[in-house]
Amino acid sequence: MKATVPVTVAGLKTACSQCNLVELCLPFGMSENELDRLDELVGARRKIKRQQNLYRAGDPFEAIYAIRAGSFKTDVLLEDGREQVTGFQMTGEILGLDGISTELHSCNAIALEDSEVCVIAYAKLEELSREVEGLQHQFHKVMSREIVRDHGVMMLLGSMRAEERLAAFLLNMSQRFTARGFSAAEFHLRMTREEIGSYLGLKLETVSRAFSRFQDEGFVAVQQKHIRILDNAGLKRLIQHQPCGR
Amino acid sequence: MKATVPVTVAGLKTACSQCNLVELCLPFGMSENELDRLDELVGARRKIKRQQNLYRAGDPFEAIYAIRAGSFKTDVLLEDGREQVTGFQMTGEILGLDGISTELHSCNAIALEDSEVCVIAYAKLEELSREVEGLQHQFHKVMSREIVRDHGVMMLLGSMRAEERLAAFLLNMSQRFTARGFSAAEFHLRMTREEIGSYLGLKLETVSRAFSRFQDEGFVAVQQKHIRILDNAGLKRLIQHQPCGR
DNA sequence: TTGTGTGTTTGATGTGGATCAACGGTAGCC
DNA sequence: GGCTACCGTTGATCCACATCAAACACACAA
Repeated sequence: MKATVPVTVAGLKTACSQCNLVELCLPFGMSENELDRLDELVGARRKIKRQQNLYRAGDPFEAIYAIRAGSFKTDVLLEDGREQVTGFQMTGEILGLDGISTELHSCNAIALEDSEVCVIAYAKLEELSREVEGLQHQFHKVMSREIVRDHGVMMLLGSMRAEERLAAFLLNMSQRFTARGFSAAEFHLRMTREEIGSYLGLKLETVSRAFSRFQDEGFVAVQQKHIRILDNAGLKRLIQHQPCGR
Repeated sequence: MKATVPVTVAGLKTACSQCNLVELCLPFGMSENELDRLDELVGARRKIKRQQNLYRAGDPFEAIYAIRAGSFKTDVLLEDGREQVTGFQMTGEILGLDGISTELHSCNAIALEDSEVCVIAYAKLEELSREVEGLQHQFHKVMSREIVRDHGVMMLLGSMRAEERLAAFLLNMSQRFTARGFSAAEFHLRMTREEIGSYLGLKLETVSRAFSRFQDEGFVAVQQKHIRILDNAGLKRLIQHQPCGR
């Protein structure tokens, strides 16, 4: 079927209740009892090597995926080859929600590094969330959060200038690394300048120049993919009070 | 509380089962029996005058809304006043999904004309969708469809040129009017050039010029807000094979 | 009717970011 | 450990769209 690494039928029956990602993932806020029921839901794990697809646009939709390790990008391709990266996903985040509407995936999900996901059969998820109120509620929140995030990206793309977009991107990454217990000030980007550019509606040269400019201004120290934020407040200031572009 | 027209406690107990918008709205694809149960869900209708808010960013989230008549825009505001229109909604479409994630609305919903919505209490919706499988499934599809739509807008904003964006916008409007039984070729836009521009990440002058250019090329006949599409295929061609901008 | 305000069109000019090009760094791979 | 893609940086130039400006169309109210 697919040239990806086969499913690992995880022997561990305690998928979620023992996972250290609970407070970032679908089970967030659920009670002990509810959590136990969740374990029946997560059937298997799947490893995805760097650059491989978790799913492709057009694939039949059967499951959503919780990222257990690693990170991904999602993108949409136009017939003429243009790529729009629609998001970067980190541990605990959910992939595949786009597939529910037509029962076909509408975008590609590609691993940015060797990664692992928990496979959540969608039919089972609907079934269980009819019984487990906390699961239903959390699942709805996850979908809604994705919609709100998308609106933020529209704001970026439609109303912000190149440097504002990159500043917003860096602050967002920093905040998500923090939530995962990593340093807010120092992190490693897994995506290329081109992928950042595609996400932000910019060319890679523009991204690179903006990084250089931030470095000159003392906002960040950049060494390839390694980022150190030196002036968080300065970046925040950049986003507002700009004379604006379009 | 709010300076909007008060809730009309609709005497009609048959909200959805008799509504002619079923196949465009939340109840789509539900069985007769399921539909009857839906009627308990839609408690009231609310009229919103042109330019008034259905809800504002920051308002507590209690309900989602199905548009019964009229149309809306949703937007996000930056502190410095910049506006990003995140969508235009027509009859049968659902508003308010952004509020589920934080229990506060994250955008503004404003009527583009005098409109009416069905108020769907969210707590009741969750309750009922635990019992009515078809409702649960449809609701998830509606949310997922919104996510897919948002990805399409990102594609527009991030990867397409001004004229491609407007062409895609017009084709999208045409298709949605068709689904509502109106002419695919001739329709009336309820939003201003500035609102279209904000949605498409363009200035109103650029939108106006693109309209003029489309008219010169014979793709459409434009008279203010009244649009007649003369060459659907031509517009479609515009979207692909473009040398591209950014 | 005329006035007033809001929305639209069109022209002239400016500029942010794209494009083209060349070089430098680094990491994956034999 | 050295070769070779790929990735990132920087400079020069270009162009699509923004900005500024002015006139025009239409809606509504007095």
